[in-house]
Amino acid sequence: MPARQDALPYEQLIRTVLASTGTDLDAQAAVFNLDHAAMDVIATMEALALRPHELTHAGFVVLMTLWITGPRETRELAAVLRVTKGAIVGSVNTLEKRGLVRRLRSDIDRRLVSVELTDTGLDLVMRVQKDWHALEVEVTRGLTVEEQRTLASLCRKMAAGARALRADRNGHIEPLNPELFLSETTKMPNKLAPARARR
Amino acid sequence: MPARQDALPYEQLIRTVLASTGTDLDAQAAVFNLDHAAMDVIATMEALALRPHELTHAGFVVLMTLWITGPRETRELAAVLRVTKGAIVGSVNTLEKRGLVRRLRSDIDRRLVSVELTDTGLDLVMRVQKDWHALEVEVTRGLTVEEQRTLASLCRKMAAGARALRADRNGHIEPLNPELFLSETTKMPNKLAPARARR
DNA sequence: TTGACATCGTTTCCTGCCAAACGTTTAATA
DNA sequence: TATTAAACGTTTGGCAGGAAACGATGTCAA
Repeated sequence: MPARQDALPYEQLIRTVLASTGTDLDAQAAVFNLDHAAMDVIATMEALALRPHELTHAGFVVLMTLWITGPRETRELAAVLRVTKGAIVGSVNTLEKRGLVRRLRSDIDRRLVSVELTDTGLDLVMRVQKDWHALEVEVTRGLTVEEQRTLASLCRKMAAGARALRADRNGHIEPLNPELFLSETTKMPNKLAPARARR
Repeated sequence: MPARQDALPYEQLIRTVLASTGTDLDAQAAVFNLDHAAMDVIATMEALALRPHELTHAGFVVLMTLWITGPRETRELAAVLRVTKGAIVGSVNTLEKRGLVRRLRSDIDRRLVSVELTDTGLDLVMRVQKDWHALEVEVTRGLTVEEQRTLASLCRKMAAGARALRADRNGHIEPLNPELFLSETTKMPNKLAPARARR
């Protein structure tokens, strides 16, 4: 597999400069290209698939998550999408004004707000996903199926490396495991993380 | 190479839902994981390596570009970093207030503003790059060198796919090829894109 | 039962980014 | 030479995200 032959001039220049600083060029190239490729791909797909529907990427991923997993609470959306609760509130506000999602205050625990798709929202997200997926296919056209699977697998390893790094440096467990919620079919407020004796 | 065995529960749920909609799950997984991995990696590295230096990722990439390529004009920075000129102005303003970069109005073409590192900026970016690179090594620790090279190569293919898609849909050439500038050692204002007969 | 504490969603402030519009400067045309 | 078009950097307005603080609600131990 060719490694450096396909590097663009900018990247080659980086390699030249950093080579004299004791840099691990393979690690550097992995992170650099991962970042740049994601920027390029997402920005392009957002412009071509989402803008015609007057949706931002932030709004789209919220709608997609609600479609895939069903109604979710604010904290769950924040954990799954890896942003803060405040960001979710902003996105949900925008989507709610357009009538795409609906807020539901829990009767069991009145602190909780559940967000769910409206019929309009479900209709929209299914149509937008078709456009989005058409671009997913086009943008990966240069890769064989085997390469696509390899890329996905290596990206998962990188993400796992980042998670391990956070856990290591922060010295504590992730505040909320985003994967935890998604196996739950029904809500169990305040039972997901039973309180323990403190102090 | 395992492809789907390492997918996390959230992704597996996506696959289940989308399988009934005629989705190319390999293309979907490639884009999905590329996006999520980049978010995870960059956010983690930014928090651990940049925040201690009171730098944002946006500011850091500007400093890095100026270090690697030498002084650059606003339009060049925008093209290389794939953001708008306005975004560059904002980042440069912030960096200028801290005395890390300096603006230079061209005498040849007074529309042009060149941005260059100050001594303080050069000193900072070299120190920050060490911290940044240490995390690049750590975050890629889970991959063999061969896997790192494969990942970089596949990411380049994805980025190329995105560029081809933009060129295809927009029906026109990229307004400014970011790679063009980097082989230029000296500035040639207004000679890069000679005007043509109009109307 | 009550008081201390935890957690929820929300709000506010700040920063970064994009898109559009603007004034200035340069280049091309008549 | 005068006019017109194009390209430059900047400004403005709006959206999205992070961090911190808030009130409301739930939990636990004394």
